[in-house]
Amino acid sequence: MVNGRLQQSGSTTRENLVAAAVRLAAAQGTDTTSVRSIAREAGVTEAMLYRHFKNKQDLWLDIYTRIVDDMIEEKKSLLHDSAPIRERLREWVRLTYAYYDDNPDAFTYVLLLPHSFAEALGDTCTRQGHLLLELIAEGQHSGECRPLDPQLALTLFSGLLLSVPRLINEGRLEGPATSHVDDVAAAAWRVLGQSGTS
Amino acid sequence: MVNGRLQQSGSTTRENLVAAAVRLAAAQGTDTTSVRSIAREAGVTEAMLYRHFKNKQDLWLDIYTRIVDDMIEEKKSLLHDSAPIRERLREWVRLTYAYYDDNPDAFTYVLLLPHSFAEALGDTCTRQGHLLLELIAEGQHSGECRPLDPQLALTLFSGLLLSVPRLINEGRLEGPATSHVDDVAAAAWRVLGQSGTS
Amino acid sequence: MVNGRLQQSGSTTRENLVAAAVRLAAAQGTDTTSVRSIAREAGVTEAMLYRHFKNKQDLWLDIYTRIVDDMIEEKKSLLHDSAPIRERLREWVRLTYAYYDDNPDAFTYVLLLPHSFAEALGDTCTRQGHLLLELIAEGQHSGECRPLDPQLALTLFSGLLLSVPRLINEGRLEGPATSHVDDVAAAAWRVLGQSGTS
Amino acid sequence: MVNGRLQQSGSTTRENLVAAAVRLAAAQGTDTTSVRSIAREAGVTEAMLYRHFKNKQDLWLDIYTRIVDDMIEEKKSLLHDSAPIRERLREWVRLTYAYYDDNPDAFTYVLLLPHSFAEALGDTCTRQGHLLLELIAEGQHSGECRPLDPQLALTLFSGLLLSVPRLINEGRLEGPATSHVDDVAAAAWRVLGQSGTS
DNA sequence: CATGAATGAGCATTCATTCAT
DNA sequence: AATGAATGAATGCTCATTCAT
Repeated sequence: MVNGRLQQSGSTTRENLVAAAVRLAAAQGTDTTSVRSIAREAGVTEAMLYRHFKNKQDLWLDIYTRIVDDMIEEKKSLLHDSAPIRERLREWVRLTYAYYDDNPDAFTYVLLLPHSFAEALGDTCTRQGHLLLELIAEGQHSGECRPLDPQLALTLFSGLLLSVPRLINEGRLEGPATSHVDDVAAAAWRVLGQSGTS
Repeated sequence: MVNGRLQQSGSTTRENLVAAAVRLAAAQGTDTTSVRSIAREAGVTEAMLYRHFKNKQDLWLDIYTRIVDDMIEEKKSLLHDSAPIRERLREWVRLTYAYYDDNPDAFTYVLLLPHSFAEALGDTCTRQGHLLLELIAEGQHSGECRPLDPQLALTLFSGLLLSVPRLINEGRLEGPATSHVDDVAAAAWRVLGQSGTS
Repeated sequence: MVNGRLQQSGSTTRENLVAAAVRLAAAQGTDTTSVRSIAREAGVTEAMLYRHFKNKQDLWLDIYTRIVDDMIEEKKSLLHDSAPIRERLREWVRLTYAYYDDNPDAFTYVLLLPHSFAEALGDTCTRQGHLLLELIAEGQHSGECRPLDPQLALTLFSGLLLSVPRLINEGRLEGPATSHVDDVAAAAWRVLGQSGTS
Repeated sequence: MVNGRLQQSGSTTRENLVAAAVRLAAAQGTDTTSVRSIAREAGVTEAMLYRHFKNKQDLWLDIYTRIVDDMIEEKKSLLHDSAPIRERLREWVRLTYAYYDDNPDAFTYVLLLPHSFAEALGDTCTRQGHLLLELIAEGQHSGECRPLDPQLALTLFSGLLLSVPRLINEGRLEGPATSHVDDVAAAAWRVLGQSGTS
């Protein structure tokens, strides 16, 4: 089951707050989203927000972490897998886009928006990158991937990967994102794969 | 000479304000940057900002437009050129990264950050994309480029192109950006170019 | 009991704000009275004013409406009464001046000062006039009043009626206003009443 | 010729400023009229206003005084005149309404609006009242007028007199004001005149 | 667990006024 | 005589956060 952790249980106050915050953050960014508006959107008092979260930043951090956990969950298994890298990268694209299609707001909040609280996040914001980096490194060791600077390879892959959701958000490309998996996976492989392996 | 329009002459109050605003916007986004802080950074009174700009949004719009004008200037000539598309795309990458290396703040402000005043921008924010779209279309007509959906091709190219400055900003890749021109241009060509044309 | 609604019970924050606002408005007008000064006069924070009123104009409108309600309350009964018009007009004068003597600030704010938010008031600002107009019309129908243009009759009566509080405010006539009821009522009747009815 | 002093000469800068200020003051009051808007309306710079007037208040005072001078001019002759008081009061009404019809803004500014700078005006603001007071006193001595408290008589007369322009300004009575001279003069005489003298 | 009142600092913007040129 | 740049204080209003109940 996809995105289990986020679509949790009943509508506890906390869940309502998280859902409201993600919705608003995706729409207008975290900085422009006031505590007041989150509480109102969640249908609770502002004071309740402070019972569940230490402060505004704590709310954003908590949400961020939970979404990243959720996103990474299914991708972990791609790391030590017998399938060829090429297929595993394709699967990475597919899982990513599936998540976007299911939770566009959460995806946007975590992966497409800048975070003013970046340094407070620690390595949470690089966890997905790390995983991907290992995957690419594995491909380079096995000779399946072109021997690029790993950081650069990661960057290029991410650039390709995120460009589709970004454009869908801007209304300039039609969704669902999963309908573009093949194109993006192919492009990514041309960039990362050994030349000749079409 | 590059970026003439932005690095203007004397330090008039207006120039100071623009410089300060770009610096702060690149560092923390426009929404979190207060009029107060811009004025302080520019060494002038808040009221002076309002002599030169109608209001805060007008300031951001004005700056945005000027930077886009400046960025596009040199790229226009790439459109109707006899050189092969592949080389012209490479030149696009080079010019883009050169601009970034010269004006990282302006570049970041315009191309890497989301804009809450997007709709007020009108087509200003798509001008560069339009140019690039035409370039790619030209390549597809001539058979040099792979026949992808043009919007998708544009998206992928932009994704690759911007991922490098993004990572440099995050401190995860070493600059200058121009040192990555070859790698990015090559990757882009593998994605956009006809297969077989290494 | 007179003016019950305005001289309410305990000194809640809202009551303090209303009282302070009326005091200041009567003294210097609404436009020159800042939100800051109202809050200070009421002994609360500015932000509290915004918990109780949507904005500055809403404060003035709310107060205005409440005062008009309060003023009109006792005058309604004068409309369908068996007493001769002449006595009822006299009673109108008496009630008006009694209100002024009890709440000079509220009276001044509502009846003697111009309101920059007049159009937002709608018909609230003509309610008292309407009542009076009906009273005069009744007198004209019964033949007790001289057949003047009703609007003009209303105007003249109001002019006479308000001139006394106006002058007391300017310190050029001694109060209490009620001590002038007889004179003003007599004058008004000479203007409105059938000639011959001394 | 009426209102000679105000409709002066050519359009010197000073005249433009005065005209602009009166127009704006009549429309929105002095407090809400900014120096900036006066200058703009007059087509000059703000600094020019400060060359011609010491400060904002000085501007208002100067204008006020000039208008009052202008208004009083023709009324002076009514004081020591052989005509019966009743006719002279009627003429006072006529002159007043003629002034209003010619210079509604100036009239409104001086006679219908409250002035935050009242105490700085000194006796300027009572000059017209003084004149009128003498006229009434004359009528009382000659036995033509009813022996009311002179201040009260003045007040009632002013109340009647100003109520018409006030209502015209509010759009609730049709102008020109001079068309109401007879009605108002008659009403005033009923209030002030000896009973029996219809 | 939940509310609504309360706070103080900050926001974008405009004010009356001055000064160098 | 006239301009346009400059200022510092004030404006109406919103913020994140706390606290008594």
